[in-house]
Parts: sequence; C-alpha cells; structure tokens
Amino acid sequence: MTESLEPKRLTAWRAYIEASQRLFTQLEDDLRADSGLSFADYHVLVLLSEAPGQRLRMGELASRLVFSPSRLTYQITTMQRRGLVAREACPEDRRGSEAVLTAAGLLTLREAAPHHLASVRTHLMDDLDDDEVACLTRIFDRLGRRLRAERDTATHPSET
Amino acid sequence: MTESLEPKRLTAWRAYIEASQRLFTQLEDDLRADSGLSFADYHVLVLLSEAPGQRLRMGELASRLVFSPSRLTYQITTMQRRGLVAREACPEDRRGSEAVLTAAGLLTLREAAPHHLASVRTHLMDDLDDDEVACLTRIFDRLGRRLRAERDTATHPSET
DNA sequence: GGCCAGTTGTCAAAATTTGAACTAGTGCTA
DNA sequence: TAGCACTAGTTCAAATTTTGACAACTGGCC
Repeated sequence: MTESLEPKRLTAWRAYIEASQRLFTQLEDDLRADSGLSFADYHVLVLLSEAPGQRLRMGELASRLVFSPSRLTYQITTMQRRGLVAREACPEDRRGSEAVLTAAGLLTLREAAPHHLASVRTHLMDDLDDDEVACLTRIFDRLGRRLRAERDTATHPSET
Repeated sequence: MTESLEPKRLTAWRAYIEASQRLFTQLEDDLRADSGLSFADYHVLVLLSEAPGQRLRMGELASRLVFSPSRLTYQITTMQRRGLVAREACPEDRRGSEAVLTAAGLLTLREAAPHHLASVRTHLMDDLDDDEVACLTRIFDRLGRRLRAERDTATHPSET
C-alpha cells in the first residue's frame, strides 16, 4: 500500500492525519462542553468579530468556511435562533444578506475564547518548542495559501 | 482574543487549523470522486487490511477511529451493505462482533490507495522538503502518542 | 447458582447535510 | 428601457449521520 509515497512521507502523513483527527475531536469536545459551541459556531463568531462592522456577506462566510450555500444558511439559522447572530439585508445588493454579530454573540465568544485557547495550549502548543512552532507555521501557512488559490482557480477556471 | 496564546503560537494554530481543514476536505472530495469512499471508509479498510486475520472487534475499531460505538455500528453497516466488510460473531465473547474485510473490500482498497496517496502527494507532500517532513513527523507522532495516552487514562482513570 | 456492576453493540429518533428548484435582483446588450 | 443571462441566497424534501436510551452478555462476588 506504499506504491506512490516514499516511506518517510507515508509515516509523516499517517502521524499527521491520525494526531490531527484526535486533536480536532478533543478540541471540539472541550469547546462543546464548556461553551456549547461547535467548531463551526466558534469559527463563525471569530470571523464576524474580526470583520469590519462585525458583519459579513453570506457568500464571503461560505467561502471562508468552505461551506455550501445551503449548509451556511442552516448554520446561520441555528445561530440566529440562539441569538448569536442576526441577519440583515445587504444595502448595496438587494439580493444579498449579511450575518451580523450580536452583543450576545460577542459575549459568548469572549467567554468561550479563553477556554478554547487554553484547550489549544494544553492539547497542542505547550508541548511544542519554538522551532516546531515556526516549522508548523511555515508548512501550513504555505499550504493554506496554495489550497485557497487552487480552490479559487477551480471556481474561476479562466483567469490565466 | 489573544489572552492565553502568545501571538506566534496563535498564528501557528490558525495556519494549521485552516490549512488542515481545507486539506481534509480536498482529499475527501478526491477520494469520493475516484473511489466512492469516504475518509472513514478508507481508514476502516486500511485498519482491517493490516489487522491479523483482517478482522477487528468493533470496540477496537471504534477506539482507533475515535468513533462512538453507535457511530461505528452505522459506519460498518453501510460498508457491509456495499459488500466491503462482513460482520461475524466473536467466538470468545458472545456480546461482541467483529468486522472482517471481504475480498471485495480488499480489492476496493487496492484500487483506491494509489489514487488517494497520489492525492496526498500533490496536495501536501510534494511541496514539503525533507526537513519539513521530519518536523511534521516529530510533532505529530509525539502528539498522537500523547493524545492516545490521555484518552486511555480518561477511560480508565485509576491505573496510577 | 444468583446477583450486580460494567461492557458490547443496536435501534429509533433527532440533527445535519445535500441538491434541486425557486425567488429576487443585477447589469449587460441592443 | 426591455430582454436576458447570470448571481445571491433560501427553501424543501430526501439522504445521511449522530446521538442517547436500551437490551444482551460477561465476570466476579457473595
């Protein structure tokens, strides 16, 4: 089963995927337990809190989260029901709508973040030395950039 | 929102989580497209193919996949429906059952693996130099080991 | 030899995700 | 400025996935 990936890289791949999967489940469990938020909920709150006017177009959110349109609609609807975000009509384009962070949403994020980040520390970061942190950043920053680019050209196949 | 994670580590964390999430979606899409398998399907096939007798107890599979028991039951049921695995009663413990890899399952894995590994190469590995591969292995091997241990002590809190 | 605490796995119900319409709006072309 | 092709986002029903209560069984312990 090693036909096309040399052994060292296969080992790296397996270690990475297994540990990541464990890490993500662990972090999501922690997040759920002490804030009642899913990973997606949390991510939406972070994106909105950092956006100008604490609001984002649906499409923008969908592409950042890599969610299908209807999945995003559902996601925002549930968050709206819980009072974390509100929907507002978009002024410039009347087809569109925006998700806006509510005061309650911001508060929820402020309460959740320290726990969540502590969880990231204890499960991952505290165990890494500075070189490893640098290496992690280098690898995944580059990877993220490339994957974003690939996805964009897949959507707009022509812009060469 | 940076209270408890120093900036460099926060950056590393964000790069890692975003890129990983994109990578996993991308790989899963590829896998689905050319083999009709989900990540979980593939992982089950790999685990079974490497197990003695190409069979594993449900509980063992569940803990390796970090799946809840009922989630695993569902997973195996769908794979059984597609003929990839079979269920057999466990001889030693009549509560238990085992998942066994079928010939069709093995064949499916043999066909899927090269494509999947190629996908891992193009989306991730080809872009890493040897140092980065080594670093990835070191970080995630250690992390995986630790998370496995944590989970075990969480289940058996007493073995000190 | 019968009881009990702890496991193992299943099943029905709830939550989530998908995908194909559909509504509404935009902005180009003629 | 009417027509038309395209885009934004939602809706709804069906398919998939996950959860949580439950029934079957084990292995000690009286």
